[in-house]
Amino acid sequence: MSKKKKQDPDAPKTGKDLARSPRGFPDRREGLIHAQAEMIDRVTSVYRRWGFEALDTGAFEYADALGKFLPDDDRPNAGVFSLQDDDEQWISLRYDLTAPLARFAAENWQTLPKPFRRYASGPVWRNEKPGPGRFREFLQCDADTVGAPGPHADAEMIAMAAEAMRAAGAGDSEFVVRVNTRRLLNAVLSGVGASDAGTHLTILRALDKMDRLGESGVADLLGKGRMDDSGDFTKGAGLDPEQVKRVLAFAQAGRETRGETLEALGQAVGTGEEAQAGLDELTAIARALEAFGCPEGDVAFDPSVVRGLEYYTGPVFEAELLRETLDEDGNTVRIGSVGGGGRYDDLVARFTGEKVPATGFSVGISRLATAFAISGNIDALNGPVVVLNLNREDPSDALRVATELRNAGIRAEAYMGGSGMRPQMKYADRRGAPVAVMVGEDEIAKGVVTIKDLKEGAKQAAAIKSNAEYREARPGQFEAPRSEMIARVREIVEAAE
RNA sequence: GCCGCCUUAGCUCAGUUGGUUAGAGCGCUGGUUUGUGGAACCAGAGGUCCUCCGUUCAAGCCGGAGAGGCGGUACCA
Repeated sequence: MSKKKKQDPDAPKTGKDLARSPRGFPDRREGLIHAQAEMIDRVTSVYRRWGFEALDTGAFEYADALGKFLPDDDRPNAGVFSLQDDDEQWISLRYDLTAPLARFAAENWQTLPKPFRRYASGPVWRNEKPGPGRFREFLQCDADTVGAPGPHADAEMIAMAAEAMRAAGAGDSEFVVRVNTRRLLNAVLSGVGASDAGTHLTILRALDKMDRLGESGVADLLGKGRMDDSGDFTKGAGLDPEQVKRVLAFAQAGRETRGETLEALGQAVGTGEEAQAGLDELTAIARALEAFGCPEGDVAFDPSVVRGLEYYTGPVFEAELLRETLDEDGNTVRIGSVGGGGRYDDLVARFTGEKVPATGFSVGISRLATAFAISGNIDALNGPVVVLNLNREDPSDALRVATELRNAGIRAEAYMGGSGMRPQMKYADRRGAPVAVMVGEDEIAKGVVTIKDLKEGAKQAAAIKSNAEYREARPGQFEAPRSEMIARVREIVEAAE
């Protein structure tokens, strides 16, 4: 057979293609996949227990259904991934699960039970610069209630968010759900006499950075502006020192307990109509959280929480992982917010014209899983039992043994490579196999199998000093009659789990 | 998007004033032993020195442009 190269005019002219994935689209392997699936499972079971029903929508939506991005200019892919369908209409990959829900609710409003309560999980896509724990394709797990106007519906989301965080694996004082309301933020904005929308945005964005930049950084952003470490300058809101002080006093009104924070906020925010509405809203949420039995430590009122700027209309909340995460070099990695939500009363109205109050919460599964992976909280999984193939002319014995194990419900494979015994043991080791099973001529003649407990073997090997001795010792290894193989292997596999 | 730093083997890095065939350690693959995972011994594979253009008799090294990576910042519906 002669190797004939196909002439492909589109192929690169020289050598190999680069084996690489686009940034922000990481490969996910066994450990992470399993951890994420488990996390989704736990979070959705919380949502189900609170009475939410499942809904899946497709990856693509019409671009205009997703909101303000109408990709009619030169950059149709700013923020979202968009492409033109056969019929020339622009479609976009969903960037969250809320906008598709709003579309679905509007489309099916007549027939839905109202309020409509659904959960959803799946990948979403954002065309942004990735960072640690930040991807261009990532998993979210949401719950929303559409058609519920009262603050107790928001409180339900908040309490459920805390429960979801716990279910996902965050323990006591390893996370906090921070809660605020847009009404108080609006009250502060009008309190300092900021009138134009641009200044509003700048002030809100500055507040949002409270936890990261601290008081002085935020003060700079509220005033003249701030110079960052790289020498880049961010223009400030241009407030005078007195106004800056007022805004900061509000932003720092957070206290130990929700009750104390409410009091401090009452002082900081003044007596306007909007301020009172905001305080009433938080007070109602506090009362409902009480009724839900939500632990004081899980949920805090924090006036510096802002969240995204467009569609939230009332309470906003954010789940933050407090546990310190260190990367392999020992540097602190800032994962930040791992979930968020709020009230969005105008989102469905975009389709129906009718105002439909809605509130929801989203857990960032990818981010949470990244945080857990970085801090070493994802356990290595056990691999399959590996049956070594010791007879290269005829692998039948190995195949038969593997089949026997599988039929007994044990995850097992026969070695399929072409290498000798040593590489086969290395393979079993690398697969994380709890057990290697050997059936060679000797064993067949004696009617036995040799079983090696790889975890036990590794343990014993640690005490062995010389290579020769190691080879002699065959740690963790024993013979068993063929008839007892399944029982003995199962014993070890179960102990390893 | 803006600012800064970086780019030689899978990884961590050497590479002299520009001068034969670009190296090491670790890792990987295998063999020694068609029967043993590590830290023994032996061997092997693996490089468009990020790319292109320029300077030069000669470029991993010098100049320019671009790409990619990392960090910060902005944005995050």
